[in-house]
Amino acid sequence: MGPFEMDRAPDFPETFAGLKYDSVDENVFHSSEDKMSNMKHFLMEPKHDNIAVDSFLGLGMENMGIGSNMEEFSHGFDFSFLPDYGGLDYCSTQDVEAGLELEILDGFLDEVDEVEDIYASHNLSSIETEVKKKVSELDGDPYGLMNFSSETYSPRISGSIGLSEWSKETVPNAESKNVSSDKIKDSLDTHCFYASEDDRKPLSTFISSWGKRGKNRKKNLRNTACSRLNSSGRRMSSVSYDFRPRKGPMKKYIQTSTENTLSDDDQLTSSESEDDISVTNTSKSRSDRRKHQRMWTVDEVVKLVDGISHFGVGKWTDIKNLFFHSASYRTPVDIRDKWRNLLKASYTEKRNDSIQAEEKRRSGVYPIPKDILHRVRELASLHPYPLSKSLSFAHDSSRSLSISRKKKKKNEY
DNA sequence: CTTAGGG
DNA sequence: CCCTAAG
Repeated sequence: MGPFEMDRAPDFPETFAGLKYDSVDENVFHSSEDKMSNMKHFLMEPKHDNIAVDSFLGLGMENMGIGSNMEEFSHGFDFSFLPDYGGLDYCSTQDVEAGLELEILDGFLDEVDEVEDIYASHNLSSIETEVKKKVSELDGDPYGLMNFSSETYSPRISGSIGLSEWSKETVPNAESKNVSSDKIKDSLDTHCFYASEDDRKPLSTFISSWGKRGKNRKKNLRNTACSRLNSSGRRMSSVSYDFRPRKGPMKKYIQTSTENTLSDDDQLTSSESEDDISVTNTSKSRSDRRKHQRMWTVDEVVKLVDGISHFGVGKWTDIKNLFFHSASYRTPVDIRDKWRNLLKASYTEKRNDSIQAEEKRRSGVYPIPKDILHRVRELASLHPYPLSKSLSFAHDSSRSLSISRKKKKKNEY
């Protein structure tokens, strides 16, 4: 855990407690208690009012003397966590209380994987401003996500709601500010519950995530970076994971502290960097640059289906913005590709069951729930998709050979 | 930049 | 998931 002074981690609660928090509600900080539980309690406190949250989110930050203690504050965090997205996602999928919490939570969790986020956590001042920005962003959510609820996510709405009603719900309104305050608090609670579940994921993870959010959302598409890399040729293997555009702090950090980069790299980028490095060392021509493949969770598939049912096929940017707003790694193209695969899957499943079941058993990938596949098929018939041309023959048995070949090529991205 | 298609 | 072409 070298570079970030793990030994200092235990100091964190004291450090934080040492800050002036006069403006913060008293019962938020149970002054006694031990170490992290103190902090967790602060965030998990179910009864705390919005003042506490606002203070924490930076609205009261300037009163906390953060400026002078900033360095110590950030160093108190434990950066040794690994972006265990799968586990977290599992948790999030279990809690489908409301679509909002899911969305927000997703946002927090997704960007845990963003390496730059970790480095961002070194700069609390920027976080402070960014968090403020984030709060305002939430308040003024252009899509009214705070009020969003689809029939899939909201158990309260048992029946299917019409599109008109749905869009009405998503339209920003005057109450959105009030709602968002509560929602932020709720998401805080929810999120911190997960944080407490796994000690490897310290608060810095989420705090830094907040700081990053809303900065360069749509610009995060890798198109330009990829083409630039093509022209430039190759990259150093030591920074092989840096094929994606990074923020300033990242680059700077690599250059300055070389000795720490290695151990840090292992911790922060986990399988992603590991994969890239191993590949680069051997044959850099192979999958030189390939975004780390994230498995599509059933949750995401549901979101995709919802998005298509609401926007229609082809509006992938809209779908991305609304349903995958928090998932920075799902580009509109990714979403479209997934839909393509879903279509294929829906038809292939309809065609044959035994072969498919076997294949799934072998791949060990959880199958897409049948109801989802049904929805996919419905949408497919509803919205014509060019690919349906090549899928149409899925009904005849004459071209079964070609189909099986395609099935083999199919990857569950 | 966003989509559609093919790799 | 990547890459490219076309609008």
